Amino acid sequence: MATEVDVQPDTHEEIMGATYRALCKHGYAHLTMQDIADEFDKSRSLLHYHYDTKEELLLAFVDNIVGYIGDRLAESETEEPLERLEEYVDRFVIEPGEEDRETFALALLELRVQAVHNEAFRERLATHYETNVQTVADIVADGIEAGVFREVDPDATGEAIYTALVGARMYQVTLGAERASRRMRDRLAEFVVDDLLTDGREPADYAGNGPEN
Amino acid sequence: MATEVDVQPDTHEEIMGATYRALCKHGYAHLTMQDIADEFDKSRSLLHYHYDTKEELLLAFVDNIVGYIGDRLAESETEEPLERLEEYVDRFVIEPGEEDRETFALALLELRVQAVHNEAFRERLATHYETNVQTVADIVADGIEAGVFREVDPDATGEAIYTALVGARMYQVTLGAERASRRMRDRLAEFVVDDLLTDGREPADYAGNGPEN
Amino acid sequence: MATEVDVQPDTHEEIMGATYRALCKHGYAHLTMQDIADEFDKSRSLLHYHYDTKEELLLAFVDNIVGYIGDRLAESETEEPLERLEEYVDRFVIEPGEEDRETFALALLELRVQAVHNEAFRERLATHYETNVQTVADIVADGIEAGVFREVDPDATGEAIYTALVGARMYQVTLGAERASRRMRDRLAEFVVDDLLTDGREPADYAGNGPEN
Amino acid sequence: MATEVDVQPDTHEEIMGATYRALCKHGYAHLTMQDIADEFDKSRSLLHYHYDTKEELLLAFVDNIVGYIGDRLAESETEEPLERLEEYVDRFVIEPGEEDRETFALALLELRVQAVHNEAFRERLATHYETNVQTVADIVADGIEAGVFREVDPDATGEAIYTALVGARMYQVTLGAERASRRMRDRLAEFVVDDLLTDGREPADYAGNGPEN
DNA sequence: CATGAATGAGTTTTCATTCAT
DNA sequence: TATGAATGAAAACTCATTCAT
Repeated sequence: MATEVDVQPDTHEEIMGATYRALCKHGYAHLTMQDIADEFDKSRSLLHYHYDTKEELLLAFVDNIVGYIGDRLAESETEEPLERLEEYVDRFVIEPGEEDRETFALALLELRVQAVHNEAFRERLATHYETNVQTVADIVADGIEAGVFREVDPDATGEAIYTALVGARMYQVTLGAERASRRMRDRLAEFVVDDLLTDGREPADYAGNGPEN
Repeated sequence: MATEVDVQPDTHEEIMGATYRALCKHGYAHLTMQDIADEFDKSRSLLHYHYDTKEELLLAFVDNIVGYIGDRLAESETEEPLERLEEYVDRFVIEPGEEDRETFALALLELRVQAVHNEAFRERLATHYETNVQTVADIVADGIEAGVFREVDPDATGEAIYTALVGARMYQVTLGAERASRRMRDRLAEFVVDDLLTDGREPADYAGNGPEN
Repeated sequence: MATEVDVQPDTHEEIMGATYRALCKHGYAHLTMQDIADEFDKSRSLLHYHYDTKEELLLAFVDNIVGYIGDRLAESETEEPLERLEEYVDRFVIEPGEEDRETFALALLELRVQAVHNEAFRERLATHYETNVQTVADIVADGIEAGVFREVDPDATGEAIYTALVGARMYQVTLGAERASRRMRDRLAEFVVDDLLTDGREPADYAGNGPEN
Repeated sequence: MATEVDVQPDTHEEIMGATYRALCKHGYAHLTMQDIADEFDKSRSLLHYHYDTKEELLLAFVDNIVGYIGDRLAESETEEPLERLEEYVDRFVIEPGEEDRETFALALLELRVQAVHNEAFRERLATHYETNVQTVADIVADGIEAGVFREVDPDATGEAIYTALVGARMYQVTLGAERASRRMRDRLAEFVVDDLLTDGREPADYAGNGPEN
């Protein structure tokens, strides 16, 4: 009966947090309502009071996590295309010791794989993917318009940058390929960013920290 | 009692095939022994006769799938670094309609995500990852040595090429991003291969079909 | 704490109405407090405020429904035994389209079956049964005394008439035996009423509508 | 997966027996799979091995009980219409102390009430009802043809006899109306059988015992 | 009075695994 | 090998009831 919108913000957030922790701890395949309840300070029944089924709860969780990232995507400290591109790419880097960010990336990855078998998940995550691609594409398009970047296909380039980053990060979080995300950042700088620059302008030195895409 | 080595080759292969089909159909998270038995022409009990536990069966399956790909990785029709690189990259492209290859890529992806929570999976898939990275790195190194490619870090470049391809393919198979793998191939040609070439030598026109990495 | 006598008449009636609708819609076996609350314009908690337990609420409902019928049983427009008997029998007939009356008969039937497993229900419904049997028995006794009916056992005859009617009605409401109650009315006229009449007096033509026994 | 036909006769019968005992003990409304398992010498899981759902098990039970009665309906020791009618009616009588037969009648009654809310039950029980009505109607028709009974509507008369008996028996088993079924037998003899007989032939003295309808 | 939140016991169902044959 | 039967633990989900407000 109760749907996510009826849930009190606090309780809703608490459940989302518990779900997040349980998902990271047990993995999607072995995640049970009990696991979530164990991370929650209320009873298991209450989860069913707020969400009729496990599926519904997890769907709310996908909405939550996708929304969380989306909110941070737009944030930027500069208008400069090159800087914005570097900032975007940099946010994907997960350094050793940043376990929370690695965990977050993993949760998202687990959901993405489930999306294959879950239409509702797929719909939401496809939007998330498109938003990311578009974000990079917009930066590239802006750069071209500003004469900073050479003329490339902004959409195709944006997609390549985004999926390459996700691919590297996947190896880092699933197989423990240490610093793979940072190495991809460097490779993008070497092969893509450098190539995009029409003149000899030097890429800035940077170190960022932002949303986990 | 019985361990995988005791399994008759034929039965073993049949079970591996059934596991593959069941995994693709139901997804790792919802995969049951019954699902596997349903794709097998024998009973569920027989699965337990051959493999003591579900975990053991799935582990044998990871070995099987990783071995299958490994066997094909070495195959190549040429010695030429540029051609070998193009051939490698090209093997990742999954065109619309190649459902079997998409399905295979998905199965591998599901296992990769499980690897986070399963040490034995992780070990085997990490080797698979390293083999792939090394394969590309070797091609790049050969190219540098042959003077065809400019001097780059072969390992870092190999890893970037491989993970970028996997990242693009992931979006194609999970979220239905049509032709994402082909677009990544083209972006790699545009940004990486082109950049690697020291002279104005033209990349060959190619269309390959190979192992699913 | 709160017992049925504390309940405000209006609220009590509203709850009884909601219980009735919920019972008819879901059946006793699947009836939940939530089902009743759904037919009520107030919350589920309020039901527990008025009735400590579900059992108590349903017991009040049995009282309510039995009392409702009892109130109507005495009503009659005539003193004439034959007419009163015909009127009584006629009130059991449920014609096609009289869904409300069919529904009511079903609710009563559901409660009667539960009575086997519930002493309190049984007590109340047994009284209801006895009242009905007595009502017919009185009519028959009056008829005998008035010389309109031949000498039969009033109690046994009253019980037979009543239970036969209920039996026929049961098939109509449970298995959809259309017009079974009317056919029973006609059979009672043919075999019983006609037989009771000492002389050749014709049974009146009638069509009634009254309480659901 | 498994359907009733696959179940080994013995196990099937054991489960049906356990279901019967549990149903009588707890009533349909409160019947749980655990209750059935408690009457079964095997585990609760086994019930689900044989019947996917509780609903399916109960449906098999309806089939079983209806089939059981049906098998006995045809049995008769005579060809004589009057005797067959008396025998049929007599089989409905449940004497004090015949608790098994009372229990059986109750089980059937419980299922009949559930039929309202369960299409599959309704279908099977409607057939059972029609078979019974037809059985009596055939006896009456035979009697008319043989000149033993006067000309009445065999179907309507058959239905009235059957539903009257069931109605009386319902009061006996639900409200403890002792000997109500026997009294109905006597009333049917007095009002119906006697009336049917064209000449002064005396109804035989009888006392039967047969299937519970 | 009235409600939404919360709970715990219980209910159906699932599923890996074992066992007798 | 091969299977159907059987089991126990755990899973999702239900629901009457209680409680704070």
